[in-house]
Amino acid sequence: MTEELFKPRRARAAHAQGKRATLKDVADRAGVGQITASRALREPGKVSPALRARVLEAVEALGYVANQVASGLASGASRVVPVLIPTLAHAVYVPFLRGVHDELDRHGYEVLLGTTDYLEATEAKLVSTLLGWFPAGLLLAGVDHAPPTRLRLQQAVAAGLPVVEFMDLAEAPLDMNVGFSHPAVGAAVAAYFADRGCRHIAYAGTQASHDHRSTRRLQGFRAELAARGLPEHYALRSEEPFSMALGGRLLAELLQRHPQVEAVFFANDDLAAGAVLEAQRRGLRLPAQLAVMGFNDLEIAAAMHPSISSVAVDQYGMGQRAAALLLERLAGGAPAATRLDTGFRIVERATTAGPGAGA
Amino acid sequence: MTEELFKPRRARAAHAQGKRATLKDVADRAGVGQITASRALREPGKVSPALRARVLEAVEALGYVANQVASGLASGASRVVPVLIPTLAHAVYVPFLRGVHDELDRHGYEVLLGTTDYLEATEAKLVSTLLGWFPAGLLLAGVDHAPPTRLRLQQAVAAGLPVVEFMDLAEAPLDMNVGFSHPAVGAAVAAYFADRGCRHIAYAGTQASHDHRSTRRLQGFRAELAARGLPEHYALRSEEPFSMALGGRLLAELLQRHPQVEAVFFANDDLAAGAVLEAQRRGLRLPAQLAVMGFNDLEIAAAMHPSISSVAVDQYGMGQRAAALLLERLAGGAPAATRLDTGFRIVERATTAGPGAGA
DNA sequence: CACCGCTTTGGTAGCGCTACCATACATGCT
DNA sequence: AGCATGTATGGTAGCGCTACCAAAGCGGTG
Repeated sequence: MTEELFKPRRARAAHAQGKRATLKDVADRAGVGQITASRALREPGKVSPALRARVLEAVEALGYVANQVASGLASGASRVVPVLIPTLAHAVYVPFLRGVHDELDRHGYEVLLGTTDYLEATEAKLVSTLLGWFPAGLLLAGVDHAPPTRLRLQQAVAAGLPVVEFMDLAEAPLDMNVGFSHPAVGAAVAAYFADRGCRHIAYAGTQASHDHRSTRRLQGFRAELAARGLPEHYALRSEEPFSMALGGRLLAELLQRHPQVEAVFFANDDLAAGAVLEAQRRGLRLPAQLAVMGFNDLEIAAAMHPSISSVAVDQYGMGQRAAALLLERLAGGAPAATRLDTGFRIVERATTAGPGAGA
Repeated sequence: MTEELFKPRRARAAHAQGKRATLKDVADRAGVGQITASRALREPGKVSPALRARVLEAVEALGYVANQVASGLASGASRVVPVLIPTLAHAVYVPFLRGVHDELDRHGYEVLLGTTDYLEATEAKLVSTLLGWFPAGLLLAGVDHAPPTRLRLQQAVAAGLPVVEFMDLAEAPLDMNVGFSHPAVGAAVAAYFADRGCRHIAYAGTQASHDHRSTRRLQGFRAELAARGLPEHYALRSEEPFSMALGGRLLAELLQRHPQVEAVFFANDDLAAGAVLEAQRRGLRLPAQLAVMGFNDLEIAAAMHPSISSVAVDQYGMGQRAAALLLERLAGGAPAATRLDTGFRIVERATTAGPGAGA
């Protein structure tokens, strides 16, 4: 009659885990308690060498792989870190992701990838779902979040979840923050052009209503021009997503509206590259008649002919630092800094070379 | 004395989940059984509209978010799909990842990112760990796996885990397979050059011992040359990872060893771009004196001056299809095909334009 | 009006692991 | 020797959810 008690009550979801060895199997084979087997794997120092060896032998023999899900449920913590970036369609976020991944991987954490498409609603949904994974931490692109999302994140932070916002600097970060100042970039580029004698300096970008960082660059840009008494109304922003072709169209429209424009700061290198091609079609001499600056310093900026000046940002390093900050917090210590400015650098190339916008 | 029984026995890991509402809270508030609440969320059709509404109201009011970990443990299945690619350092794998992510995201699955760095040992470790997450499926770059890894994967497949190998075609895939034939690419490029009158046709690549796909392209390349009675020994493969600079060095070495070389097929566009710059430094006319073909058709191939011919592969589509195949299987139906050839296309540009390797 | 089969709802056990506590034993001290 | 102290090991409960089964409700049928 005890037979009844021993027969498995249900067939598992017949998944990959079908017949996998459990920790109990390992413990039985090694002739130790289950908890000792668990310790031998997680805290080797607390188990005598003899037992530890037996456990490891059993693990090897049975091909045991820890069930992360059960572990996560029991401990209320996992080794998964979701990373939310706007999109994979743009090369910019990839080095960042790589930096994060390299650093987390080295420490045994997994990266769960999420893309928001610059939409707050998508971000909100992702944050909800991903919090359901008991993540070890959370990495979020940008510092702008819908109020309900922000509230939920604040609660999570208060409960001890390490969160790093990156790509931008916030006045009041949710928790930790690694990035650079977009207004400062805009101001620096405006100053760069102005210092070279340009007077009619324009900004061209995309996804006006969603890309808050581009908006902030434009703000810094305008403020600097205004401070110098230069016209600051040459700005054109499309709602379309970026592409090289769009860069050409933006330049065409800009020149039609404001033929006097001498220099343009594009929201990214793809746009700038498209604009350079359009300028060449129109027979404009670069930078003599038109100076062009991109943003992000992608490979294409250096590869184009003429090569395109751009603003370089250390995306990979930013990713590494963001992950490192998170790891420090997880390791228990308060991190050295909770707000890191990774800066930027104007890379001067052919499309802006020389004083006076060329010539 | 029953007091004892009710006091919580331990403080949870004080993590993000600290005070989060559980399914039981939702059920209590809605005045239904816990299981009914669960069903209302997962199988709405099986619950009466009235109760469903009450449950949803409670979810809303409490800000309930399902605990994915507990759900995964109880059901033996999760909505996570690990994707293993060689590296994020190369732009090639990103569109693939994007295709996968877009498709899976649309269906409510999460992507867990892993990179192998072309190392079988790393792949083995990742496969082990990731299997511990009760993944819904598995996406693996390449069809070459270390024997123990292969064995473990076969067991998982036998147990019902859907696995898709991509980027390459296998004689005997583990399960499903989406990719294109690398030998066919090599042969097609060899034929392309030969048809244009080249006789001394070389191959240049990197990471000789790790990049099996590059090796197979070389094999197809050589076979085609041999079949045409052309010399097939002009091959140079470095162990270094690819970079533009390395492309230049490879070309220099190749020309030193075999000055008669007229055409080179590079293992990727970055190498080709570096080689083009080196050729320009040497004053070689492209393609008259040297024809160059890249691989992957990255943006840089079109942006360079002269523009570089390349072999285009629909990485994004490959990712989408790989994910779609996996989803079909998960949906229960046997997928239409388990082996999909996504093909390739030679994109002719300035570095190979015209007959006779230029004229 | 009793009976059947269907749908809707709930109880319960357990997924595999880890936190907490208890126990056994070795060590060093008075 | 007798006791406190520390170290190594094990038992047990429970993490939050879902699979299985049982029971209740309900309308239709002969």
